[in-house]
Amino acid sequence: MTSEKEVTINDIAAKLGISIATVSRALNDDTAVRPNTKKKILEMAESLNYRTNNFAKSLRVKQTKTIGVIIPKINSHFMSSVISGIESITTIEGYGLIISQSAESIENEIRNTKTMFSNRVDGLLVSLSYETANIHHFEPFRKKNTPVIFFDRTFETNDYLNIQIDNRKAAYKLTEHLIQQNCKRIAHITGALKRDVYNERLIGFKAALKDHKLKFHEEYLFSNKLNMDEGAEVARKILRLKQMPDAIFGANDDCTVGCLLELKKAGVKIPEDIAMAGFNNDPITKVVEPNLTTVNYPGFDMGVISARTLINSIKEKKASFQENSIILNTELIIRESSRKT
Amino acid sequence: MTSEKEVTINDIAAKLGISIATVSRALNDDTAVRPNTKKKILEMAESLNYRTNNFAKSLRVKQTKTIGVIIPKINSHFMSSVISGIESITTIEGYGLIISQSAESIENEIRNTKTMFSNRVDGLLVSLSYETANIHHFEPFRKKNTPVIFFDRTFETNDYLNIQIDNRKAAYKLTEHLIQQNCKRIAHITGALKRDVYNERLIGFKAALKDHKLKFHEEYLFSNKLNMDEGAEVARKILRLKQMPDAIFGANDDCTVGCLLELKKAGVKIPEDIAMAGFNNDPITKVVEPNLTTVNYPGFDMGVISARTLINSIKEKKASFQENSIILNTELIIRESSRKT
DNA sequence: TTGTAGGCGTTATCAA
DNA sequence: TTGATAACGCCTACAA
Repeated sequence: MTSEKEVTINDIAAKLGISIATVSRALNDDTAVRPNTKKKILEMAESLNYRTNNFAKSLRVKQTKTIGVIIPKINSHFMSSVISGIESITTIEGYGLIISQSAESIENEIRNTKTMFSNRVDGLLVSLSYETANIHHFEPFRKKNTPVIFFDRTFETNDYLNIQIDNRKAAYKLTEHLIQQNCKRIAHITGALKRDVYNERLIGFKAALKDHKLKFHEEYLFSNKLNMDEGAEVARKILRLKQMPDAIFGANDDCTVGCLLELKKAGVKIPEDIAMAGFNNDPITKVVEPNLTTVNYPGFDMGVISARTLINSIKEKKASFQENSIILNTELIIRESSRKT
Repeated sequence: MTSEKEVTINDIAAKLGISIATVSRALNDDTAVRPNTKKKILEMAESLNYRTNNFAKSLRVKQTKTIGVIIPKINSHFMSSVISGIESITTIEGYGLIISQSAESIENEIRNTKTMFSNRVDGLLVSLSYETANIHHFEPFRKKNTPVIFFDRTFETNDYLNIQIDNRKAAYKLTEHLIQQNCKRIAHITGALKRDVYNERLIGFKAALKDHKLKFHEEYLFSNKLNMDEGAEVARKILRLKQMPDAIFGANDDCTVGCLLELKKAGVKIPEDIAMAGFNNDPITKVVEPNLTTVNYPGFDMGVISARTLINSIKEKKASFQENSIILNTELIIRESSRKT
């Protein structure tokens, strides 16, 4: 079986006995074409089932109408919400989306970056991997004046735009809430400190302790991949401590829930013995018992804003932004896991 | 700031004083070019920071090296696992991915289909929306000999390949398990029956009842969007029944968990009063108390297999498949929510 | 083993 | 308002 012959503007022009130039203009809604002619052309295109060839077009206009997205992994609630938000905008604006996962590895991230570069995406949306320690691999984009935006997992830089939440403030408020519940020995589970998100949360956490004259205990700080299993592992470590903390603030919900379940299994009462709080407001927080106190992180909105900002930048043909970073609002959500009073 | 001049094979050819044909061949690893020449060309390309222009290439070879994916919504655990699986293969094989969401609407699905068509994807991976009642909108692909594969939410057809699980069997086994727990009045929560997945589960459910001489009660069948809120709604309906069921089998985990939590809130004991079971094996099933009995649905594997099969078909340049459908294995996972004995 | 040249489908410049 | 034509960057007969 052979495929159907592809219909081009040449076919339309031939059938109508006019030039391809006019056809092209009509198809692009150029004003300089008589309404009557345009109508005929559009009808013919329709009846011939014509589809514009984006490659020929891209070749000419040097725009690909696609946006690249590089993220650590797609299958977390937060990340898939972001993607969903991004997609909701790109679809409307007529942009395609090329998505790739770094799986938290710098090599993958670099490889993905190269692929995006060869594919000549019009812009790039990136959430950095755990391992990423510098951002040299985005230089080619900057040199070509292609806008790059970091979201969530950002990087301290003046060359690209960062879209994030105020992690420090959110962590501060959350910690303060725990302190107000009379907790004195608060543990923290964190992720890769190379990443601002986690580092800032740690800073906010420490600041709240200090401001309330509480000591930061090194043995109450745990660092891991922030998944459920490692959360359970932290629980086992905590159970072995001579003195257990009376509160735990985990840098994401998955890990915190994993920890919570394991503690419960060992007979620890939440929140009476240990108050707990996570971060993200994943659906899981409303399923676990007790429901988990957390910070609402607006993933979908972040996707929407990232995509919209990037597309604006593409349209204005400049890779630089007025702002250096955009901060989204978060909200502390207090649930039973931390309510002692 | 203006962007750097783009380097092409012409530049390489000029610098080396050879023809672009040779350069092109070297870049494509053609055997008919002297090793020495090839080496020089590759080095020059490297030092010039050359990137092949995929649009010029696509224009010539009529392959885009991109795969389209149309799904209802990305932000469910199952779907993001599938995407993750797809991406893991496409990246290796050098294909880009264009993802779009139908949001369960047929208009969106059709619009997305058209976009994919204009973008001339080399192949299409589709999970149908709730509303989709026919698949005429994929005809253009078939006519152009572009392979289309339906996964999960499939459609009874001979024209395209279906990749799915044996929903009927899985539902049958699950129902049988509930019956073995001595449940006599089993309710079922289902989704859009236009979709094979849900219809087949219902059929399997009914078959198990019949084979065990249990009656199917119309008032024990609930149909909704299968999210948590609607699950809670079902719970409220059930609480109002003169005689409550003694087991509930929900067609997905989200909805079943929503229902379970609401029943618990009303004082219903799970599994003593009502045994419960879901479908998918989302992480949430291991968080809810009691842990939810479910069917393991291998989303990542399904993504991997779908992508691999599609790419093979693309490589063989034929849109037809030997097989009409591929069935993946599932596994019944029994947890406390249904263990009465 | 290498080179010449035509063409893929568009857009854009210039002229009519 | 329309038309002729030259790119855009690449691949691939065909010729050398």
